[in-house]
Amino acid sequence: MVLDALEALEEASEGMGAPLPQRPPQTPAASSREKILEVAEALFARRGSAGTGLQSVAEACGLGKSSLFHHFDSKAQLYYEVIGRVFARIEERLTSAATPHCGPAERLDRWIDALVDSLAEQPTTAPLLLRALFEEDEFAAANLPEGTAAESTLTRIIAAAQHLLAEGIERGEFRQVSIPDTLQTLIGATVYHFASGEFGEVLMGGPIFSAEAVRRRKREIRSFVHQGLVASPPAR
Amino acid sequence: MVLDALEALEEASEGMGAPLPQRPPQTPAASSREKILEVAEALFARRGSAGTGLQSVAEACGLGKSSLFHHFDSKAQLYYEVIGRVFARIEERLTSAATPHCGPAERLDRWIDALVDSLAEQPTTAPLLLRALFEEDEFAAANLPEGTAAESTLTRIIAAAQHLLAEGIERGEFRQVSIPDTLQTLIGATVYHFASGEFGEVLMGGPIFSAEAVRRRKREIRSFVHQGLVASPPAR
DNA sequence: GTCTATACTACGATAGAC
DNA sequence: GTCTATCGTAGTATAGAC
Repeated sequence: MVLDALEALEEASEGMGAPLPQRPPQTPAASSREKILEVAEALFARRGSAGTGLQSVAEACGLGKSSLFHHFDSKAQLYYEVIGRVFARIEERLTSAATPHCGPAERLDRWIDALVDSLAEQPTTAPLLLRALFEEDEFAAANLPEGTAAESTLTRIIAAAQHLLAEGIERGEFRQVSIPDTLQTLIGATVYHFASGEFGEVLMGGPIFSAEAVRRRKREIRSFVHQGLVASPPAR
Repeated sequence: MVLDALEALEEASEGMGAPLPQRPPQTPAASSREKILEVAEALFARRGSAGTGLQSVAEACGLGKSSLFHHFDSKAQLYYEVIGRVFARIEERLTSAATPHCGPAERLDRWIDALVDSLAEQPTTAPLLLRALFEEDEFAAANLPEGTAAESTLTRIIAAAQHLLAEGIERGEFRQVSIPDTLQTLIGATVYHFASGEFGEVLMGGPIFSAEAVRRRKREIRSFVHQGLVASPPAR
């Protein structure tokens, strides 16, 4: 609904109409199983799990509904396999961009860059992550091995970020902020932004996933982390 | 799913078990119509619109499914009426807390406080707002008068915030940030946080909606806006 | 590995009695 | 204003032919 809501706001949005250069998720889908996962990821990201029927998944794959059950036991398993892939992709980016030899402030910059890159890489990532974070479990995650796998990946990601913040505070490079509050703020600044979809594009007055928009987002978050918004910080 | 994911992280969370002092949304529901709206708001916030069946709404009201259609033409209309109420509540808080005589920096502080208050007032507000922002329209909003009403309320809220940021930059009280990026960051820091539900509570190590947690959240966002995270800002 | 056919449940919505 | 009954569709899932 928010589409139209904000279109009233943007009058000077020349760059808006430009089509997003959104390539398919690298490979052209080898096996049927891969194809299903890709299609389901796209649909789950858009409509959510409850809003996506397996029929629509099957149709988008050029398959019959029943064929899905040859590759996945249930909708819940398919869902958690999709989520698990997403979390793994994020973790891979974050760990491969880690720079243990640097100080906390620089490591945080790298962490934000890597997180933004992982969210910007595919437009499905942020919506799926956001949904997984704030939605109630429609299925009980612990009952499926795919669910617990995704959970533990997320746990590692969060724990590493908390550790980074704690170290920065301890060393005096960061202010003495509340670690969980700060983490929530960083998640909001990154995940929400790239999940905001059409609302975000209208608000931004242009594409969210273009290379330029991603660069600007990194820059803005970084400056916000380093200096806040207000120009003259009061005496600390 | 995220419940269990993070329970592995929090060992020192003594305040966690405390039951939230969550009062019902002030009045004890006069008419049936009001009751339906309240119940639907709670369920839509938890499971989303697609994930909530009208049967569950009716059951929670002590009504039969068909009775809902005496008060609302369709599920879509009920949904947008719920959303419209939520948006109106937020706008009311924001406008009644506006202080036109103050400068942009102080007005922004008040705006953040009012937004946080409106999100903390009822735990349903932030999830519903977040869903409305980032989810695709399951129904076309423009086709229903309730949809367009909600849209225009949101448009006014966003436009006012953009104007506030623009004025702050113009007067030199804010740095020369990207207005839409900053707005997205502020939305993420507020709306996402209070929508993060059980994940947020586990991450925070305690309740999100307690008076103390809300105070801390305001303080943290304010300090982030004023000073960022990093202790010694580099020369500007 | 994909298909047709089918089972069963839930969905949104309508009609009409009370 | 609420109910029962019903419609038509779509939901997840299974069985078995090809």
